[in-house]
Amino acid sequence: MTRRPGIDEVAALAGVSKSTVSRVLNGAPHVSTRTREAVRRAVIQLGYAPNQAARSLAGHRANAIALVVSETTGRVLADPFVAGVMRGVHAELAGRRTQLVLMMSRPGDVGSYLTGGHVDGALVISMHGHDPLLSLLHDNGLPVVAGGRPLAGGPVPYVDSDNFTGAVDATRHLISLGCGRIATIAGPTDMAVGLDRLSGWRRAMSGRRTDLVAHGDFTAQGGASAMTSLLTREPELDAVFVAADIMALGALQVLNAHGRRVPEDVAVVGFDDSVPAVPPLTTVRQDVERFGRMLMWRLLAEIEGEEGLPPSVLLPTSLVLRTSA
Amino acid sequence: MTRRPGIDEVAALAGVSKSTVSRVLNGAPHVSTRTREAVRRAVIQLGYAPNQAARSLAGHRANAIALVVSETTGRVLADPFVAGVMRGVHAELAGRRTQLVLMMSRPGDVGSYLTGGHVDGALVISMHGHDPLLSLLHDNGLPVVAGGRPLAGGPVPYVDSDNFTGAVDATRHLISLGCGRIATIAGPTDMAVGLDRLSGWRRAMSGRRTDLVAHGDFTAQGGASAMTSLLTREPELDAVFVAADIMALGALQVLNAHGRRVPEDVAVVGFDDSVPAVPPLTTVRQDVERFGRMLMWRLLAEIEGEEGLPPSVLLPTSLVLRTSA
DNA sequence: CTGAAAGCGCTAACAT
DNA sequence: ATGTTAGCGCTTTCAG
Repeated sequence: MTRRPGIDEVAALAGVSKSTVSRVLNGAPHVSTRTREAVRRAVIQLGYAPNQAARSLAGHRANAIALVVSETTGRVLADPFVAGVMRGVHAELAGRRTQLVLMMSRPGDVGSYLTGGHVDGALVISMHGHDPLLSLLHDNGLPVVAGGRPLAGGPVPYVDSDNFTGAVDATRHLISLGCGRIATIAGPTDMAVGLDRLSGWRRAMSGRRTDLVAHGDFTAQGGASAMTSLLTREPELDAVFVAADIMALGALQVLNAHGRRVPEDVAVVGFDDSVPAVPPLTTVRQDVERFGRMLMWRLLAEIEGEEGLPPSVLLPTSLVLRTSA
Repeated sequence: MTRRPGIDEVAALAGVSKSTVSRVLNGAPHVSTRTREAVRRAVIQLGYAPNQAARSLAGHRANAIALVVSETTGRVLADPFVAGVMRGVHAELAGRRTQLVLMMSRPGDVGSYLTGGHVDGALVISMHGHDPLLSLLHDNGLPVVAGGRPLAGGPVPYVDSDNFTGAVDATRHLISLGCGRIATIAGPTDMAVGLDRLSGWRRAMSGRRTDLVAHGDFTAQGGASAMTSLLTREPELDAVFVAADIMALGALQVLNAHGRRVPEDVAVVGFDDSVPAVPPLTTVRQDVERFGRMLMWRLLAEIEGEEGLPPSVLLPTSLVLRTSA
């Protein structure tokens, strides 16, 4: 492999100074079309690719954006969500000379790196509880957007699915089916996504019996335990709104083991549209890829200092009717 | 936010030159304990964090490693695999000042970036077919390790699960159960993981009927189609080895729809241990996190120029007995 | 519209 | 064991 060409070689070949090459590369104005073309040709001919480290150093920009996924989240929250968001985030970045740096944070350790000027902004995905990372970053002036409403509130803009409305729709569907004893397997109480879906269920259930609530941790295992507990408390229940498909899988196993047929004996609605199941799940779909694109779009706008941006964005969900309810 | 301190400030505070600070930071030898301590204190007091761009530029090291996931793979291959591998990769990197840069490659576009000196090495996950990326990187002298055996062969070291043996074990289990008509839903023929699991099935089936093969694309949908085709060709089949749990989910749906009970009428064994199902799947487990750690370990060894490294590593799998077979 | 020159913050010889 | 001196390859004033 031959040494890679530097900007000087390009300049020489194009017969201009390296300043001009730099201008062309960065799309600066005030460059004649002739020179621009000459430089472009030279770049191609030499297969020149600028050195990012040098660019960052000289340009005071990192040309990198961090995607922070809390370590627990990586394990707990349905992986399809994170994977889909990543795809969207990436798609939105396409064409830019910006790297996506992935970080899995144990609480506390990534803060100094991020505020240390190594990235131009950060996307922080679905934090638990009152993680101080968001405010830390924000207070240090780093552009940040949260994926999922931060429980603690605060000034950080966020993108989220409309979990509340999705849950309302799901529950109303159960009601419209004529179900009388509708339970819910909710998510953890330290995540907004868990609380919002529970609130939606409560809203739709107003005027009805709302004590049939069990919490799971967004794992199949958790869904199974919750279902068992629900069945013990109310053997006659005839419907369950499960706040995540992955938990619904566990619930389905338990219902099956207890001889309940789905949907004949118990109707089940999930959330996420992330897993195939037997029977196929009626569920609330969220477009995770779009979620990711929106997230990145919002962050780029933030970084570029656009004015009048909405503090947050709520993405619509839709009910997908299948067999389970 | 106040301007972040540079190495000069640290040097001044510690009463030494910046070279010495650099030495301490990089763990170079020939530094007295006294100075080392003084520098450490100064670093902490100032909250100093070195500028990566400058380090890379001066040190001719990128301090970054790329994790390349082909775009199709991101969508098609069971996400739990990629997510788990990422966790492992990350865990192995913990403590190093090295960033993980995530890239989703459309065939062809990441090559120049990677060979352009922006990363010190690359991990390339589960390529389809004869993707030229691996050899491109390798030929350019970039340390590379493949996650999953590259179909095309070649000199690039790789880490993989022992898919062949896993499939043999799974199939032998089916045979030991007394099943007589054992089919398989294999993976795509353009991925080693698909071929290896199929070979394992064939090996275990030697002397038996081996025409009951249908291919799926590692999606539930694909598994469902394959199962349908199998059932049409041989309504009497009494066992299926499915080369991926996610496809098994689809197969289960179809078996269910056709009135076949699992495991009473048809025994099913999956691969990956990645999804909860009804009934719970007997499956071949691979430790994906370990896979990721091994991958990164191997790449770091490669980068550091260690001698006598094995060209490839095969990680063991284990059969997990549950209800489906 | 273009060129010259001065760094960006660090590492790595080379001295001492 | 530590300090001095050059750059690393760009971007960016500032001239022209």
